[in-house]
Amino acid sequence: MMMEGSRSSSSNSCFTCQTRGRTEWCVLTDEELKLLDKGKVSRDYLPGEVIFHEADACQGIHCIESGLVGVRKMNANGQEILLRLGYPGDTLGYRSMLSGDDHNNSAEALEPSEICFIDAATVRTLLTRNPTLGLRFLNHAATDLSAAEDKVLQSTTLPVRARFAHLLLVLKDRYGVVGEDGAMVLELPLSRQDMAAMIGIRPESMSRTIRSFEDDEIARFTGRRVHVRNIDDLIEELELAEGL
Amino acid sequence: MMMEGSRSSSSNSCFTCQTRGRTEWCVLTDEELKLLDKGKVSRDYLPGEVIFHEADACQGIHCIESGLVGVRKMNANGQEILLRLGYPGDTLGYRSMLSGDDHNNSAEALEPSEICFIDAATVRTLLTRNPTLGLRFLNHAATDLSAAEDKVLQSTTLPVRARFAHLLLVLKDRYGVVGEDGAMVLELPLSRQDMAAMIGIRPESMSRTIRSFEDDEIARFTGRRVHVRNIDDLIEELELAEGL
DNA sequence: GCAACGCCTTGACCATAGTCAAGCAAGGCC
DNA sequence: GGCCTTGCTTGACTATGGTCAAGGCGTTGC
Repeated sequence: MMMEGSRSSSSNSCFTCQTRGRTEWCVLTDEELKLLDKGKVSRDYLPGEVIFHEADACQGIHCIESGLVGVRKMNANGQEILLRLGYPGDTLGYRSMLSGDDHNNSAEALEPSEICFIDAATVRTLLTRNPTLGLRFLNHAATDLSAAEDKVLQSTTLPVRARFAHLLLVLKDRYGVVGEDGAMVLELPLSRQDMAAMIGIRPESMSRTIRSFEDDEIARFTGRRVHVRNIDDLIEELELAEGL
Repeated sequence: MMMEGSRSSSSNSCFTCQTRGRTEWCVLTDEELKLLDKGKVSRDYLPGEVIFHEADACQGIHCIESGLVGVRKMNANGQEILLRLGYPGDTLGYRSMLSGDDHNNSAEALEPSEICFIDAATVRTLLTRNPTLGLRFLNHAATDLSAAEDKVLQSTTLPVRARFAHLLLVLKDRYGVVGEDGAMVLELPLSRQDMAAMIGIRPESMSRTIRSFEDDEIARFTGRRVHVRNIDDLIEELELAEGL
């Protein structure tokens, strides 16, 4: 319904792509890169726009050039979790593509994003041409798998406060500014609902958890800005729950 | 009942390995197979024996020839979950091996098992020699990843009864005998504790869940044998929780 | 034989987080 | 301006599942 997008694919080439160094594609030769460049289509997405839906047939993979993407998964009930955030250089949908399944999660732009689509045929050609590419994807999958298994453990063993503390600590690396005294300011790109979905709870519980952090003077939340009095409090919250 | 073990590695060759067709290794050429055969060491494990621990350095990968293996993960608190079961033909520890990390879960024989160890150097050699092997692992990783993400969703959105019903439905494929009338008998290889760990609950809750299934006449549990009155009840239990 | 251990079960209790319902604030639209 | 919608918060209530403590039962070992 919008079409702010449609900057043509010729305007940004894989050769000049800023994020390529961070992607799987960095192992390609010039010739292979030409193939990739020809096969890809770039497109702009506005916040809230969906890149692909769960159960859609997987036609290829997506590569984030700029912006922020949320990878979601929902059950039949309509309950949703936010599995992970996708940043420039990240690849989306490679899992389904590689195992030949339909998409089993959905991707949605959380910020204005520029995303390349590379069709399945091109990916397959490149994979057979350049074996190193497969190993890069293998690495990626291994990392994602490890993260997913951690998440399973966390969500079954840790209480909500600890999971939230952990989330803030993870987001710190990307969005946090830490001061000398251990204080931190976070400028988050996430709504409360999305934070809730990231730790697998409902919005009401998120609200209450935030409030309990404020009551305990661990942090102050104003809009999407978070002031953490002292990072150690978050770490302590985690370790407490882990029984240390 | 023990020390059947220590059959030497020469006695069973990769060439005659019954399970090879089901493994990643089925794509190897004869010459590569010879390499694998020379590099591997086979060993027998008794129930309870640990194949590798979490945080151990990953020296290579393991391949299950026979038996049953549980892949576990625990948090600092000592709480444990059983991530998945490993069957003949399955590969263990490939994730850590491929991303160069230490093991981030542990593997333990649940039944007497025969397991081959293939050292990292051999794996790497084979991976560079035969690119298809990498793609096979990639596929494996993609499958595991999908399963792990499902598990995250389930453990945060489904109540215990539904998770247990789901577990029984999964175990049905391997251990169940289903009759004409929809009744089913399962002969499980798992203790109550392990079933509890598979759905991320404590043993007490497992006990109570079992009892509630018996009270509702969904199933009868005697030791490790389960009689399910009608499979549809399990499916219904699941769908009910998913809001259908 | 008996003691010790591991596994499972049960009871009583409680805390955590989900549900339902209502209300508020901010932004978009006519 | 008024009217929606959407996102967030709050309250009251409930249910689910965790915790703690005790006891049963079967196996193993001395």
